[in-house]
Amino acid sequence: MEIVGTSGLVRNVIGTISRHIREKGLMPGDRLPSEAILSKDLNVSRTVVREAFQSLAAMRIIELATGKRATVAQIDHGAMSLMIEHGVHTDQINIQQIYDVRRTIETRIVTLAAIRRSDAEAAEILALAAQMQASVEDPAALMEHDLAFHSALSRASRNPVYSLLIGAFQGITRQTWPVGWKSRPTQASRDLMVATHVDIARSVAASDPQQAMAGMSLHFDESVRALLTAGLS
Amino acid sequence: MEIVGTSGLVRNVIGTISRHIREKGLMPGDRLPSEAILSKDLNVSRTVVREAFQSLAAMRIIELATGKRATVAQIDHGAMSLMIEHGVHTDQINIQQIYDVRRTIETRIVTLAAIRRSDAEAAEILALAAQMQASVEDPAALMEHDLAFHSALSRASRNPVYSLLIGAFQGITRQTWPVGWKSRPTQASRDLMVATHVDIARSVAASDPQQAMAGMSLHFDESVRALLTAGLS
DNA sequence: AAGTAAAACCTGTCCTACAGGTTTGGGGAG
DNA sequence: CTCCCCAAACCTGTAGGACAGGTTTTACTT
Repeated sequence: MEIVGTSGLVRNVIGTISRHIREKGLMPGDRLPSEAILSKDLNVSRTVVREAFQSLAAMRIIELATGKRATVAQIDHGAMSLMIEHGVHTDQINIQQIYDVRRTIETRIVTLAAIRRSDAEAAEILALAAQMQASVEDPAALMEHDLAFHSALSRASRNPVYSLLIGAFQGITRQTWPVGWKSRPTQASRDLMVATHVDIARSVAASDPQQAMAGMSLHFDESVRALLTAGLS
Repeated sequence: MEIVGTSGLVRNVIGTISRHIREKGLMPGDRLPSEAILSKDLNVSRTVVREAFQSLAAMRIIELATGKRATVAQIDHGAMSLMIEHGVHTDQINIQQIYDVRRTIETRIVTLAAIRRSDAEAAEILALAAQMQASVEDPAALMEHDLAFHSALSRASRNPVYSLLIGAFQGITRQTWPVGWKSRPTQASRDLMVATHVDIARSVAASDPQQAMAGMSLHFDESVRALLTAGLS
């Protein structure tokens, strides 16, 4: 397994622990050896083991809690979100690029969701679109429902990698969403944005992948235009 | 710089340092305060600062080196690669799901690459396809050229997020590639696989996005079929 | 056999120490 | 006055000890 970014001993220990998880076939929730035991087995100080543990916890590969032993973690987009935000804040990634990626994967997501969604998921997606309509006057609430809408779609796609990626973009989206909203100043443009979401929800509920994808394309056409209008490079 | 609370110290310090980078507008290469200074300013021990630094380094948000101060890092797929591998090894993600995502983004990448590639990039991509042809008898070399080929395409797309994602899948691809190769036992099937790459390279070099995308679709149709044949769920 | 209290174990945080590696500033040579 | 080199100051990597809580296991009591 490839090792990331720390130096010397800590790097090695991170690798050893990762390998340990893989070779022992540990599953999420399973407990890892204690810091003291690892420190003894690997002939390094507890300091080094702790720094390795913290690194793995930062990547959400393990989970730490006081008094308890470290456990194998479930995948989580938290770390990815931070990484993307860092890329944007340091001008290595711009918002247009994020939107191109989102458009690409979300048109696929909505196609899969229309095919695979359960009835419960269809209901949830419809409900979230309705909530967006209801909160068109409250940008903060609208944004949260918007994010939840796209997140629910990704779950309905039944591919956790899509959920992971959508989650990873959520952090930076939350920071730029208001910009897009401000560039939709008229009631008509705002209603259109919400209506587009309702259309997508209906298409997914109707199990019509074609139309769902078309709706999502429209949504992104409109969003990207809004961002360009706002001058967001 | 503010003083942090009394619980979850490391988490808080990670947040504070991230915020510091953002608010000061630090760019890759810029130096962060020393551990001693941070420890003093935030009223925590150096231990805590170090664990926070290691966490940020694991996510490739900062870079550490002995004797030198920590610096802001360039985005890098190392951490993402580890996270994806972890998801696969713990049965939270399967290979088919990875391939669906790769297909989705790589068909977009190849379209952009055909439009945006520089002449140098076109030459590099053609060269890598040629190298694949030349090493059709040497699986290890072939795999590396294959990975480099897709990586070069992502760079030619001029969207660093695509490069990041392709890089993130590289680790797990490296581990499963041999499975796909074994399920192409005949000379004809192997030649076809390599020929597909050459076709894609030519289409990109010819600035023909349509055909490049078609070629990439074909490539993934064939790859997914190969994996299914091998029984990889 | 079940419940409970103590013991053993474990993590979070702080501190000190020291071996190297790096940056800086000052002094000397030209 | 400028440039180079070296020593001092600074910085990180690793080890080890200490102790306050939180958690799990053990063993005893009922």
